[in-house]
Amino acid sequence: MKANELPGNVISGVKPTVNDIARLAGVSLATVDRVLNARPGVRKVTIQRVNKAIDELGYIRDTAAANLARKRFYQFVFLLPDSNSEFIDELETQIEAQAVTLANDRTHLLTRKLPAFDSQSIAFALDELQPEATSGVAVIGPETPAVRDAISRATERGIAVAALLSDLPSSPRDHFIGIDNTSAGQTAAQLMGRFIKADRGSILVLTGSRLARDHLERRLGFDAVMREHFAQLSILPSVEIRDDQPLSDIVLANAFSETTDICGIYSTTASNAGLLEFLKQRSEQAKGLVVIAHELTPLSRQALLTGSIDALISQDTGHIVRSAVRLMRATVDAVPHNALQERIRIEIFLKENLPPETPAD
Amino acid sequence: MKANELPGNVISGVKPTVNDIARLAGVSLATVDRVLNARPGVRKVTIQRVNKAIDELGYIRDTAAANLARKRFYQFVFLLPDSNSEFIDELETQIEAQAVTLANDRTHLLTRKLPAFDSQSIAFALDELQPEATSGVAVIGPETPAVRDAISRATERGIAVAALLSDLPSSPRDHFIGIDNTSAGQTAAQLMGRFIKADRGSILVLTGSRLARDHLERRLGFDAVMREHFAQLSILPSVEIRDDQPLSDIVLANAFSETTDICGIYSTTASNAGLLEFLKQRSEQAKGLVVIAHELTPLSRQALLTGSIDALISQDTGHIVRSAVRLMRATVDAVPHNALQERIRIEIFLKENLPPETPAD
DNA sequence: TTGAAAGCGGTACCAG
DNA sequence: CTGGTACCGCTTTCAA
Repeated sequence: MKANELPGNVISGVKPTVNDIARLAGVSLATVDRVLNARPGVRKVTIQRVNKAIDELGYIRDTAAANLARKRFYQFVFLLPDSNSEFIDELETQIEAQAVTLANDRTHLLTRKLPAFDSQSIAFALDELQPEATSGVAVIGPETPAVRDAISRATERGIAVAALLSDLPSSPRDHFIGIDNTSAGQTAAQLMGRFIKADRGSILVLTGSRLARDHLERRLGFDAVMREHFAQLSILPSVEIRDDQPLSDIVLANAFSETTDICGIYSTTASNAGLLEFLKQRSEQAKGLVVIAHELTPLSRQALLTGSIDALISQDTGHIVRSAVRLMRATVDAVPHNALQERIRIEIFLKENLPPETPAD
Repeated sequence: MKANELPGNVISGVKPTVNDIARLAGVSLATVDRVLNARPGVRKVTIQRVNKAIDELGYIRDTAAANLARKRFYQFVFLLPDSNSEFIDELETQIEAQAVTLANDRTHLLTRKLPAFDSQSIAFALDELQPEATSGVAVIGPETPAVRDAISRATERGIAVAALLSDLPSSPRDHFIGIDNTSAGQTAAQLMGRFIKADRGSILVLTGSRLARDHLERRLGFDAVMREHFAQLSILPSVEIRDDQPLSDIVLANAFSETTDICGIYSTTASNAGLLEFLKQRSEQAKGLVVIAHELTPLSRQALLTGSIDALISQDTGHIVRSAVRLMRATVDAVPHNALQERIRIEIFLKENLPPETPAD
């Protein structure tokens, strides 16, 4: 086939292949393969000869062809908390959306819901995973010893592990996908401090659960920056509102009657239904209040648009899923992977830079 | 090979293949292929029979195998303006970084620098592209008729086109990769208005070139929000500082002597060297000034850290490159591609949520 | 209008 | 320790 007979966008390659290596090194394909994959049973001299040919030719391995020959496909499981959280829903939607695209890329995504905050079930689910059926697992969960150990065992069985959102500090750092929650809290504080025009006042901080490490870190970051730069504002102790609306109403009402000069609310949790309901019903109190919350969800998007929320700190769920997949794939393929470049960004959303609502949102 | 003999993370697939289709439909591989790729020369009945088999089996095509058999590889060219802009540098760095990763994915990235704002050279470069050598092109540039026509011609020749950063409105909307600059300007305004504590004052707006559509759109968005929400602040006419430092000094000095109550600066351009130099030298004037600029670069990162800049509006160069590649690949493969999901986000950076400096940054 | 068969770039068995 | 060879899933001649 001559060049000018090629259809539009097809380009005939000239990249060196394993055959070229074999020919140049004067060995067989099988031997080249052994060297390429660091398999045993090749003499040092031969290895060197092959390697010489490899870099003389500037050989670059074709991952797709390799995977084809191996009949390898990637089966990735996402272990998600079974809380009725909008944010987790988003994540799940993203996983499903990307699953269809990745299907013709030999990559299968599966989600499994587990009782929230229950490290026993997480550990159990991890232990259940068969390396023959699962090449990688992405897990969200508390960093208890049980979970940590189960992760080690999974890794040992040859399953790639990605820790989502809540850092699991004892696991290798480069398995973490998510934002730095301390910085997220600092960011919230900076916005809070600058948005509040009043000379003094109190800030209410809401948390979902005192157990959640991410909430805690946000709070710490928030406090640090507020203390340093906005000392004229006083920060009230955290108020716990679990994903439980009636309760939040009472708790919030209490807070507002105890403290009369509340001028800002920072909600460290991703479940804002309770807060938003409260704000809607007490619109006079909400007036002039600076509200900063976490995660972009249908609810929080709406609140940002109507002005109930002034700013949102968020992390891109699509990006998280893509990163997790890239990370797990790289781990399975045993190719180097720049974890730094995967770092999820801490996004700030105002009404003005809200991304358009996508079907997947 | 029994299941329990499989090495760690290898999973033997069970997905239906073309062979299964052929068998079930009672035709040959070649015919299946013809139907799958909508090639001519197959009877209607046969087509139906094959299609029936296809969805009975729930067949999903293996793109990698297809590309392998086709010897197809993707050659993508990035046409970049040859301005000495830090932002373009970032973009180029990202392209290079991703080029190495994509190399074993049958995807080659190439950059070419063209005189900035010169639509003739862009058009010429586009016309030069051979479909046999180039499967896709990503172009940054002004949206002149010349460029627009060259893009049409390239598309017709079967080259996938992605329009980066500056929307080329006449080209199909779904070829655009970049942020909505009007919204970016609105975002800047919202931050500006909320960050400024003063009751009144003037805002200086800097632009790189009045020709740049993105700068213009930012300005428009900025004005709209300022007028609507922060009418107590007055916006001065745009001041043009081309990527030319000595000039900016004079221009800025002029502005400050003409208007004494400047309390904020919004720089719509990505070249901030001039502004930053000015601010450094006039630190007394810079005091209390709210400065908002565009794009995260080494220079602007530093300025944000030291406090010369208060907030940065930015777009993720890594994401832009990845999106462009995904878009071009999907176009070449003629698979549907959700452009909405590729929309680049308008990022806001404060000192607190600055992403860690990566090697590629 | 259809089918057989030879690859694409690798991998992995089995024999030597 | 090394080589021959049959695939992997799909595409593409070439012949019928």
